Amino acid sequence: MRLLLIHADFIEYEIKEKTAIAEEFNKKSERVEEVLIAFTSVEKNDNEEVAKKAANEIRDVAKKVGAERIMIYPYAHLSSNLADSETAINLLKIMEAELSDLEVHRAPFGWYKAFKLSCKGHPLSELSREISSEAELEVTKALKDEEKVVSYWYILTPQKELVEVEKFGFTNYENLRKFVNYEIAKRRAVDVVPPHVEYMKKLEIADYEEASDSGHLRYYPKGRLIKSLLERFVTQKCIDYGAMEVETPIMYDRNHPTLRRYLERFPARQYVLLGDKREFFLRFAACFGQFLMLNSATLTYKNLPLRIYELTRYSFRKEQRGELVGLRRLRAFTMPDMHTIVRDMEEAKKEFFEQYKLAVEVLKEIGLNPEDYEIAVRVTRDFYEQNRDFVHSLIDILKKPILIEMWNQRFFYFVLKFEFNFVDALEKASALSTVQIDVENAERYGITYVDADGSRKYPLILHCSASGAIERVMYALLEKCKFEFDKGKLPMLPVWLSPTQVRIIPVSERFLDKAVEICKEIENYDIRVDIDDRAETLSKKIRDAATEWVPYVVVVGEKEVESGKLTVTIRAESTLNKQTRLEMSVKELAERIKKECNGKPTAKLSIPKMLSKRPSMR
RNA sequence: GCCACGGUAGCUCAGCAGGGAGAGCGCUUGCUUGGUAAGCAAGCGGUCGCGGGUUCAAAUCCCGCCCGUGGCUCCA
Repeated sequence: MRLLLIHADFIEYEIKEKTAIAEEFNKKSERVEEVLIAFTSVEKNDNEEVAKKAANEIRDVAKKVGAERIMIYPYAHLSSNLADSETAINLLKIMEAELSDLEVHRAPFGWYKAFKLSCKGHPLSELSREISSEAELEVTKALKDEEKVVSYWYILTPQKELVEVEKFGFTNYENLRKFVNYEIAKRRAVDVVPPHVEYMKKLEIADYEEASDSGHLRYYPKGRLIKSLLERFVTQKCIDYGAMEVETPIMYDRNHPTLRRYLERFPARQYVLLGDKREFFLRFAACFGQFLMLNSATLTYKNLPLRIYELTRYSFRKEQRGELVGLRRLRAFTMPDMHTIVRDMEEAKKEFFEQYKLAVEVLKEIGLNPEDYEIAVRVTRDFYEQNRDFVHSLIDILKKPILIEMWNQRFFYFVLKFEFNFVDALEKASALSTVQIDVENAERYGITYVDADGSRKYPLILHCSASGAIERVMYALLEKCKFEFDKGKLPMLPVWLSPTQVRIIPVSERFLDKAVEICKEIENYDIRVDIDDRAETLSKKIRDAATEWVPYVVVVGEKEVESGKLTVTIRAESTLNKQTRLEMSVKELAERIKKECNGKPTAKLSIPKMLSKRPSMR
């Protein structure tokens, strides 16, 4: 809020014309003598607290200059960041009420007014003030601190040399060059719709939902199926790694003493909602719930390392509008989030290394190989210098160059983190898997363990998302399909994620019974099969199976009935010009698919098996 | 949040120097019962994103808002 205060012999105004946002007012004009006039602009983010502070400020000045009357005069021209009219009127009224111990007048809001005033001209007769809330001041400070953080960029080469990024030759590392360019130069120049957005709609995976807020999608049956499989897979991998799965609330008290400081540091990215008496924010990660849970737990050194895991459906971040896109960046997303409590830095490093390997494995099994992403390590200079060999040893896991971002001071809660970044067709980078070593939150949340000598100590905490957000994994898989397509391959999802794994197409209605019979046989292997029983031509049905990216297409007719074998079109081995077809038995086909999906979760098809019964969802 | 561009049938889009709301696909019905990427015909289908304004007349021009995409910014 901005105030311009003028101590005047008198002010006199006359109402001229109404604007669209005018408040009701019946006086035509007003004149007040011996008055302190407060020209006021109510700005965005102003609240009751600000209005009260402003009132106090006005009272103080009035006392100093010896004015007994106040005129609050709405004046939009002091700011270019105005609040909406409703808020403005409301806060002006609050100011008026707060000053009711004095004689207070208020000029109407939203009218064109002519005014005359006579300024007294003494040294205190003209003052200006800027009022903001406590939280806002802290926020501003946090943002300024963040600006001060300077990044130093290096490449850690496969030979474990740390090279300044400008001196690294990116020959043979084209994708890394794109990633580094995105990270540092932040320059991209493309004007294409992201390929995955088109795919997500076409394949009936997900779509925008206009009735919700931006960044909240609807997931169609096929999308939910894919998402569910990924969720279950990552969850199982984390449990196998040794994590205990938990569930925590999605909203928390904004004024909870522990949470508050954190929010002030990373402001205005949360959804805020009103409970009966308290204000809540929607979680933007699982950290809150898990840390509060660990705060109550009794931990000893014998329990460590201790891992807890939650799949958050959802985490919420109110990202800026212009940043939202398809499945890449959302305001509601599903995050596998594992936290590991460790005794000391040695144990932290050991876990960090193991979880790095876990992330590589999880992505690989999902269908994203090391050549599909680029590695970034972000570290404080102190940590790097004290743990140089350890940081360099990360090269041994994937043997490809790593982008290193180094800070001279620690601003974030971690001293070391890595991310695997996917670079898409538009050369934009997005983080998938990440692990961080947190040196700050154990203390903040009061998480302690009893050590062997009986003393209470603060542990270190690792944050790990083994795959990154599930939606973002789907984005990366779809973008990868676009790359494959550009290379002349037919795009497809990994077989374990394909909603339909096998499609059976009877040559004519006469073979429908046979198709149903084969369908049941294959289903016994826990494979998702459907039947195109529509009254369409064979060619049409083949084409539709292809546009749905069905990995195995089986045509059933006279020939198959006689031979007892299936003719299977294999998408992974076909191109647009030449299809690969193999003769195989039901058992051979089923075993081939089971082998491809080994170790992955399975699910039944949730949409009608008969295509004639299946609705189009968009 | 800022700047640019876009929003017309279920989908993809044409129409937009103001005056009849269209095509292809899909869907329904009928014919066709087929051997590896779109068989034929007819029919159904629209608050032209939402609200306001200009005009005798607005999908078309103007203003505001919502949604999407790109860029900026951001990314705990």
